[in-house]
Amino acid sequence: MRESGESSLASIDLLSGLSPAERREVEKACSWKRFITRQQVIDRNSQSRGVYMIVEGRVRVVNYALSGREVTFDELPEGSFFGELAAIDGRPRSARVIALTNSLIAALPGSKFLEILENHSSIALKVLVQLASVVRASNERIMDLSTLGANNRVHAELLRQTHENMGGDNRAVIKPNPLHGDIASRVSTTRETVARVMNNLARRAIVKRTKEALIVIDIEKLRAMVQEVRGE
Amino acid sequence: MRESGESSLASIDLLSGLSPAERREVEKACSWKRFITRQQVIDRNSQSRGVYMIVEGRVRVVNYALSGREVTFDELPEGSFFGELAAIDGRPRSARVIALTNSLIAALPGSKFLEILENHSSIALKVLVQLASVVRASNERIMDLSTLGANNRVHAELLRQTHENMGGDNRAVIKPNPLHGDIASRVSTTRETVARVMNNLARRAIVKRTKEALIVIDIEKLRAMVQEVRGE
DNA sequence: CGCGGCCTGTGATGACCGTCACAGTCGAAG
DNA sequence: CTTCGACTGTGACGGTCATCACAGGCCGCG
Repeated sequence: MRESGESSLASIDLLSGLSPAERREVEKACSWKRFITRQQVIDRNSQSRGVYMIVEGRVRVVNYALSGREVTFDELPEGSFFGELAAIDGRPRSARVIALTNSLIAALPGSKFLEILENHSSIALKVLVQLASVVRASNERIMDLSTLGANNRVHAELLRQTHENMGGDNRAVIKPNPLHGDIASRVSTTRETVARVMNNLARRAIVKRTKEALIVIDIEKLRAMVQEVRGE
Repeated sequence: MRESGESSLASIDLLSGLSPAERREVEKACSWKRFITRQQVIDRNSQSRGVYMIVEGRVRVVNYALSGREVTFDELPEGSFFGELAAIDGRPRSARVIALTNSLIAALPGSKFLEILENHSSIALKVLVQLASVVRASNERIMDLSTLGANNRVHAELLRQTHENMGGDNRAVIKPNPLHGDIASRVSTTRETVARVMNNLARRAIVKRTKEALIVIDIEKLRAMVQEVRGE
């Protein structure tokens, strides 16, 4: 745990190209805020333009339909940034962002952010790379939603989580145990469907559930289940 | 129709910040290619890195599941560019691009593109704005797929096309008559469903079909049909 | 003119899965 | 140790829509 009250952007990858002096200048330009779990950082449709950097903590990017249905877009770890869309194009916030844990977040005014982009092409490139990766992820998600059924989307999501926690062999440990509701919101289905799929996988000995973690025993078989429908 | 064989990038908005000399340099760096209708410009997963600029014509960005199901991501008009993702992050092409009409396209090598970004922050900003707009569109599409039924997605798509062809009043003309299959591929449903929805709208006097165009008579009613489910 | 290709229209059928309703488990907090 | 809240498990039910199968309409071309 980092010293509370510290206000260093040293851990923000986006700014790693800056000299210490420049970084200190940015640190001063930021307003620093603490958020508690579940607290909202950005509201969808609001008009602010700041770019936020996560010094401590973790956030989730979501959207809600009036039906109440929640759609999770992404989760961002310590060291990352968000809120760049509004800063870049000046349009309203495209999603809601809430803190998943108690967090310390630095807010850089949009104008300052643009100024930095203008003067540091290496940082502009980092933002470009980040946006490119968001676009690629979105495209994959659109393909999943368009071509896979709900159960296969759960499989696909499990595979993704698997990739992040891989050991080279045919198994992976996902820790801590993911909440069914969270998975559901990431792949646009219901908690119940996720529960049924997980049970099915457990019965077929493709995953194993312990109290602390979810273990994917047979990644290959899981992959096969997705591909047989998705193709390619 | 532009003079065939002309090789000017004057109409490419992306490059409008360049001096005439600089633009001429870029023109020389490009390889110029003509494509006929339906011809493929980029193949998904290929390793090229070039950025393409549409001097004449129109292209469609698509992806196919092995099931044969086609998913349309976007259509790009004359003067726009595409292929920037691979140039920026060096990963394989994320989608297939095919010419919708006979087209003249300039291909700028990825390295040259990056060099331009580095030296012209105004152009880098344009690319950022473009990517931001793609991200916003993708988010909207993901929300549609997650919260709307197939028929409502057709309604929503009609509304979008409506916005592009608006007269200030409560009607809009979409010309030429859109193909049902194309709409289906843009909102991830089937040709048959689109046909049923269109008939329904016609019967309810919300749209009118003529031989040359589709006329949306009552935009407000259409909007209401989408919102009653989507909320907000 | 008639043929073939492309597009649209429409019914029948059934799978998938969202929704509702509850029961069961586990852990934390009083 | 009980109570409460958050999470998971599971059955029943029904709506939505993808799929299949075909019937037309329209147009350009031989």
